[in-house]
Amino acid sequence: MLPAGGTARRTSDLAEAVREVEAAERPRWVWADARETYPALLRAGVRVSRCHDVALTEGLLLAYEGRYGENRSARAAHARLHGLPVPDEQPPDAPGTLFAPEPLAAEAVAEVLADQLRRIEALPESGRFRLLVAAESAGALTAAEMAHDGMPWRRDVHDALLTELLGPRPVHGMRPAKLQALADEVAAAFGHPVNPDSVQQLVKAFKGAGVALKSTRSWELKQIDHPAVAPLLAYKELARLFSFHGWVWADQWVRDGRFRPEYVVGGVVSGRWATSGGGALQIPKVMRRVVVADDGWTLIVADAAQLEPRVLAAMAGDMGLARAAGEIDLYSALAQSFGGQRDNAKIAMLSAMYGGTSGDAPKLLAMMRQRFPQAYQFVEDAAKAGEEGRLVRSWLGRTSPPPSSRWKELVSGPEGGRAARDRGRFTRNFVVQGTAAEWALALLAVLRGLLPPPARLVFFQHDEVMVHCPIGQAEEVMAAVTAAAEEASRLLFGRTPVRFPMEAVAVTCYADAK
DNA sequence: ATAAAGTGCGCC
DNA sequence: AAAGGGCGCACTTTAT
Repeated sequence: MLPAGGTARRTSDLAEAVREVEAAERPRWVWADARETYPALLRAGVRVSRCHDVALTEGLLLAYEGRYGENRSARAAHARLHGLPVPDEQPPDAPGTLFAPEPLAAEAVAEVLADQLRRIEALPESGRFRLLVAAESAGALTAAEMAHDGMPWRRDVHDALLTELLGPRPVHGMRPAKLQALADEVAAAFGHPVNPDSVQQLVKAFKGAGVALKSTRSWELKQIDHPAVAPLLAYKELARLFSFHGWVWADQWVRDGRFRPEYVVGGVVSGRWATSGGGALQIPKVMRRVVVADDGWTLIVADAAQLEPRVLAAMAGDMGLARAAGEIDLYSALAQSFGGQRDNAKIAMLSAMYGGTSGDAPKLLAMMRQRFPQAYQFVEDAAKAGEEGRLVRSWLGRTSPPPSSRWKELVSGPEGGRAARDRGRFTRNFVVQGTAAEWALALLAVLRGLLPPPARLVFFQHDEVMVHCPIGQAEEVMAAVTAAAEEASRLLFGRTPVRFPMEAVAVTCYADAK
């Protein structure tokens, strides 16, 4: 670990040394991997403002170079630099210290850093890529801090909610009373025992009752007239709550009134974050009432409205769409271009960004092509690149994986058209989702820097942020959110008519945010 | 017995 | 009505 441009240090009390250097110089710390370095510093009460994460940067560079998925650790990068055998990927928390490798020497990290900076400078859009690297690295800091601080989570409220919906906590291995009652109802409706968790048994039972099903997806069940359907749908909903976010989950993930998920920065190919535990990005909305600010504190909740179509408007330089994206409700502004229907405008935009073809999509896409030719062409080009096996990049340069050898085989076979279209839909969406993720990352980085202590970022979900702060800081934090959104827009797109509205609200409970 | 695949559904 | 992008996770079923 070393400050960029500084000299290497060795110290027995790393945390104390970092604290001193941070206070005196505020350097951009160069870390082989923030996931390995930062949590321990946080536990020691040390925070830093900036870093360059070598591993995340290596991942971005490798992808840009068409080598997505290769080992991106600093150790692997160093080995490649010297033509040495590249080590296997180490799991982030590889158990067993017996064979744990020595940390990479500071000199080696510095070598990799210098190489990365050279590779970045050589890129055609090096300025954008530098921004991407800075934002991704700031994300690594934020993710570690959010895991450390945790989101307020009231176990008593959680328990009350579960008890209300499911019945009291059952003994291990049993279904809660209300869940069991629903399972019994399903069985009674069929006249024989059926495991409602078994697709196979359900399809068979419905077949016996004269109902042919292709699947047991709830939308398909809803179209069926059979007494088992209602209790089954209720069962599915509650069973998910019980197993995903029930008491066992809380035992594992909630401590000291805080939910501490493990975020994986850049864990999604598009640059979105993933989680490696705790399911923080899939918390059911009904659970939001469990997230309550501490006494005397408040939650500032903000999400970017219609982020993806705005990003498309800005990227494509489509002035017509950009004008609509200058309004708070983009879809309403677009409605008149789509026969006066807001819903039609929304379907048109989503179909363009996702590659939708069903229902009214073809008709609405034709209208979009006519009204917003540049935006239309932008996503069409991305889709075409994907179908032809080429790489696509987000605005700042995050790059899609190259086609697999399996895909290349498929494409030249009888089902080739299908495989090509599938990849086209992926790359079409990649450029939009990836750039939206970059905007959100930039917002997060700026906001993190603007927050007055002791305000803390406690949640981030694609285009939504939550800050936990003393009530007295609410106004300042809400202003910081607005400022951060403006700065993120300026950093990515410079001067653009496109607005990126990010309205923050102060609430005691997350459930009251919308 | 354990691992991998398939299914379904929560979030954006 | 229900299909178009990205995930993670629990459950069952199938493969090893």
